[in-house]
Amino acid sequence: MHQAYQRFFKVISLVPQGKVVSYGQVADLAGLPGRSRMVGKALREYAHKEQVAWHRVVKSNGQLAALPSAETSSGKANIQTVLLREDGVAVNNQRVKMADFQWQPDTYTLLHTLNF
DNA sequence: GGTGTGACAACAA
DNA sequence: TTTGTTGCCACAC
Repeated sequence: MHQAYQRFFKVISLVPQGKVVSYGQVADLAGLPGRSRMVGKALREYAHKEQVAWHRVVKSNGQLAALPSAETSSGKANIQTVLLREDGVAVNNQRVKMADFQWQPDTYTLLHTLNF
């Protein structure tokens, strides 16, 4: 798998339950600013093979991403909604309030856990 | 090497 | 707030 993907997953693994991150934020923390679309690709391809909390990754505006075949009770967005609510994150029509739930990594984590 | 396509983001209107 | 545009970059074709 691509080197960058490993980093993405490591970053995502640090997101605590009850918080979310945006694609761009993951890319930034992984040392690849501006590469948000690559994060989406990484999840699309490996989220089901890795132990990643993919549901904690949303768009920068708080909207749930993965909306293909959405609206339907089997859409990924709905699955994500359920998983997020289990985490204790409020989801109102496909969107979470970033001001309240966006993860703000602490400096210690950045310096000692994300040793890239 | 050109072109189109993304589980995106920033910005303008 | 929603919609368009443009920037991004890896990956097919």
